[in-house]
Amino acid sequence: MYGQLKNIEIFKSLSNEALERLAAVSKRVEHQKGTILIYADKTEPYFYILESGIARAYSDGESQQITFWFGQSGAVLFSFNSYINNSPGYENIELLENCSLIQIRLTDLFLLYEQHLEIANWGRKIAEHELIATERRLIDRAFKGAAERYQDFLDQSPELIKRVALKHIASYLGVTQVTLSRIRAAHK
Amino acid sequence: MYGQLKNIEIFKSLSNEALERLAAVSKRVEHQKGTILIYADKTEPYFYILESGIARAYSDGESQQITFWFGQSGAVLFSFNSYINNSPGYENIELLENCSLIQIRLTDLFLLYEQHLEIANWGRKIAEHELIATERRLIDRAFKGAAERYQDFLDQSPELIKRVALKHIASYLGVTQVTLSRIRAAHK
DNA sequence: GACAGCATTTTACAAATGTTAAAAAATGAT
DNA sequence: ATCATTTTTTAACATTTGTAAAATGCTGTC
Repeated sequence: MYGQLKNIEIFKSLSNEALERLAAVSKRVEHQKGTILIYADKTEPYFYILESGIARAYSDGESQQITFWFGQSGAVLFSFNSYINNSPGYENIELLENCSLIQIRLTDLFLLYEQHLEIANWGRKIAEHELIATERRLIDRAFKGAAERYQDFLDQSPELIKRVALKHIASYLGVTQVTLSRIRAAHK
Repeated sequence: MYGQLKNIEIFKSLSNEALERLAAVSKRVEHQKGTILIYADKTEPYFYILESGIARAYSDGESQQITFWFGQSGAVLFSFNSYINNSPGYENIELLENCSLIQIRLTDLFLLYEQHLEIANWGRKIAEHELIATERRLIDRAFKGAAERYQDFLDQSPELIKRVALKHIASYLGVTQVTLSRIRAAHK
């Protein structure tokens, strides 16, 4: 595993020694498009890093399904509530393409956090990185209209537009699919 | 300082030894109501923990000011971008009452993260805690109407309703003050 | 290539929220 | 207490977005 982790962006800041410790508890897994990797109502025992493919996190409402996260190659992928509170959460994670993932058991990861300073700080930075991205989105919702959020999405994630169904992008942007269609129509 | 930190919730999980290391770089400061503790366009060199009083974080837009965070006693208070990326951010933090705060210089805190396993994991948990709260809010925006978000706020932060201007709560909930007034009127 | 099953767009109408301005209520200072 | 200032509510109207349903477009399979 060591040689494989080395090439993944998120591991690049780590020393060889830390990387070896992580490699020892990592396993590569492959799953098909359409797989629900994580279920909202179960405590998920694994932490994943996406090597290839794309995924989305969503919550089920009464009538709709809301996508609130997309992950591409290099993304970390875990159930927030399982990871942080060791309890079931509110997110499902679905693979939108065939995916290759690095899988680490949470109990192994937590043990490393308690043993290894460098890995503990690596884990801290993962949480901080997700935090700032999430806060950024919350603020954008307040300051930017739906059309501008769509344009930003186009600029920042051109890959995703091609590969993800628009209905998922609509809910990610916080509008209905009808509104997104209107925005796209006005755009041309 | 050691004896003072001991009584603050966020420090309670720490060993005496870790607490002493933190106490050695902590300082208590007091500031008056109305003080802007953190400015959006400056890299903020300190990290704070609120001992008493309340504060809000807000961003300035062209015509409005959007409050996106409230902190009460026990809250950690820092500029996300300064803390995480060492660069100016988008948040101002204003004290809404006279406040007593624990102040720690970021350079001191980062040094402890690199030296002390327990403190590094403590920092990780701080980020994770903020992360899950922020994600929760983003999802609530999608699934709940403004009236329900107001009711949740009443239930979860009854203190804040009494002590914070409604215009700030309106923008925190993602509506205009007019809409919040309508919700409150319908409520009775 | 025709068909079935989805995804996307369009249309018409409804509901929610925003905008502006004025009135009422609350707050603070003298 | 009174006055000035600020906050909150109310009103009227405009705009945005949502809902439901039909029309169109796309994809994969036989």
